[in-house]
Amino acid sequence: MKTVSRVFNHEPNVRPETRAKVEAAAKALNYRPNPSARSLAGHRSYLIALAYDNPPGHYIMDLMSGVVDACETAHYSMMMRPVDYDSHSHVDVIAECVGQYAPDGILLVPPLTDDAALLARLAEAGTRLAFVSPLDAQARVGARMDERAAVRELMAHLVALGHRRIAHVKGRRDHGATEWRLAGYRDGLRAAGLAYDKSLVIPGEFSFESGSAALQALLALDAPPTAIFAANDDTAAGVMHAALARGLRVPDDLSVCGFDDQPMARQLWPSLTTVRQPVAAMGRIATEQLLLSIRDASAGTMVEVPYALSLRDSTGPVPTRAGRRR
Amino acid sequence: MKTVSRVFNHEPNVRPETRAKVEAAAKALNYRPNPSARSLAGHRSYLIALAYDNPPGHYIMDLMSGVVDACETAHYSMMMRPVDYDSHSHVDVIAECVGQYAPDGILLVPPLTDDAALLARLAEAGTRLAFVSPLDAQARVGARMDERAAVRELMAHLVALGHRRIAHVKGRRDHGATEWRLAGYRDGLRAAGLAYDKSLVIPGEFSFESGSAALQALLALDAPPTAIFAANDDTAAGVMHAALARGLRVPDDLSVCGFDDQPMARQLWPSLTTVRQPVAAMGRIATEQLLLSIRDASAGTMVEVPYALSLRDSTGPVPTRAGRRR
DNA sequence: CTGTTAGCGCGTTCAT
DNA sequence: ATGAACGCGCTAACAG
Repeated sequence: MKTVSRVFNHEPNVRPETRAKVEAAAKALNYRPNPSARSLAGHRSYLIALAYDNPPGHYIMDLMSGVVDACETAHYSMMMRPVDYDSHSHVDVIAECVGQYAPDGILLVPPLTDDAALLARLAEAGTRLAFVSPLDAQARVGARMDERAAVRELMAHLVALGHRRIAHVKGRRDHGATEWRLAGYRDGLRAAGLAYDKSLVIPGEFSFESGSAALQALLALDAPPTAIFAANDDTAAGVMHAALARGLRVPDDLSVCGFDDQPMARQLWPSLTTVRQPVAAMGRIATEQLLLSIRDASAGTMVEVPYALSLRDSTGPVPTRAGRRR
Repeated sequence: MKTVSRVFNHEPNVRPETRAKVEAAAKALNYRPNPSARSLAGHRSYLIALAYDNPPGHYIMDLMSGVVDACETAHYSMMMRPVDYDSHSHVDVIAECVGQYAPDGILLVPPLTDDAALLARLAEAGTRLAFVSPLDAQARVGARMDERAAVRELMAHLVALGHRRIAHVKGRRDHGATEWRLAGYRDGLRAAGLAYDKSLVIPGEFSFESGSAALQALLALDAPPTAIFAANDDTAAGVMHAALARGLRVPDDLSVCGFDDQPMARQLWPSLTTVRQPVAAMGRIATEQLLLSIRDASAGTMVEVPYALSLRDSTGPVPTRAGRRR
């Protein structure tokens, strides 16, 4: 009997005893459905692609482990599709991937989530999409976090420590994260009754190097900041490294904080105050929603995950003039 | 005509003009072979699995990017198979993966490379294997590096700086890396005419935490070391963090070095002296060799890749007694 | 609720 | 050197 197909696909309309009989036989024969045959006959690939831009470092590792988790329980497999966003080849690369492997869904990570050309190309291919932290509020399937509110809280922490001159090193252009974190920074200033001083806002790249460079620029100011909120942990690491190299003490002379809470944040010295983003959970959740929307195009939602502040040793009370060294 | 098959498989015995005709037609029709159908009819999956134990952090990211590279040019796809080595479920998990997806090959990463039970199970399944940094010198296909020689050189660097009491924080049990790095450490001592003092050799786990713990133990010694070689960068980060937290200056009071040259190594303060291991290249090369051995069981070799020392700021001259603080 | 029938798109014979 | 027929293991659509 080929009712086995129904059993393995968890379809309804199978008498429990029949189902049990099939399952027993399957176990006895050590039967395992052949993925290729399933795909071929079912016009589905049981494959989802994780498309991302190279740089992000540990972020992708964490995200991936969540995606793998979700795929596994759904008997899907995952393929990695790294692309170079800056080379502008990424649209073709991803389209090629779709053409060749026909994944049932694609999980997009910033900044790919908001690339109009890419989205247009993918829309015409008809592949289901899910988004991690998309800038576009329209994105219907995926996972996000209220980064703006998180930064607002982080800023309140700095203000409570007495800081009044707080700088911000921004993230890369075209990332939603860059906008939200900047917005949270401005919210934080406003809530504390502080003016927005654009000389305290330095462009950045989400990179260690841009953090170091930003610190040099900030120290050259007539009135340097006493605290710096860097747009992510890598940038914060660059800021701290440069500060320590110039003989400043953190947090005695300068407070520094980041965003992401990568493992590195605990390991820096001093350990970094940052915002914990549950990246693995976001990968898992976004994938689950993607799988739902694959089964039923109208299913799947954008799930908001909670953040948490990780207050560590890189932030402290504002230095008094007397206590300042060098 | 179904000679197209021959063309797409790069088989011989096709007249050049026929081949050209087929290729032209394929391009015109935007024809792309269907991977599922290929797999089903050809009894191959065109899939290779990357099996690894969770902890390794950035290492797997780098390795993966090399593996993806190699797979892509060979029109293979890669699947990630993370396992929990300590839970002892890993053999079943990997066997399950083989049963379900029948990958044409599996790339093993330490410590899976040397797990006898796993290798036995995989051997009976008949899947082709490739190894990254296997302990077993018999492993015939994959990529490795002369870690022992690398550490020997690193030790020579410390000795040249005047260090005589050099400690070592070991890696996890069952890792080839742990043995080689220890052997290199002993080689280095021997070359400098220094005695092996087992109180200076502390167990570790390749983790930040084990590095911190090791530092505490070493400082409790009557004659603490002036330099510490940690078995990897994570461990070294833990050592440095704990040292700085205790008020020691690196490298003025204590020199520290690691192994791997992960991106983090540049970003620590002070930046970390370490051994550069070309992980991405190893992933690519091991995959290439695996693919060769899939086509022809007798093909594929173990390729040795070169190392390089990254001498940075965490190592310096041995402190004079007078210069020592606290 | 369950069995039957026909392909899915390609590799693999075997003729030609 | 090339074409025709068959079948890989499964799902889909229907018939019972």
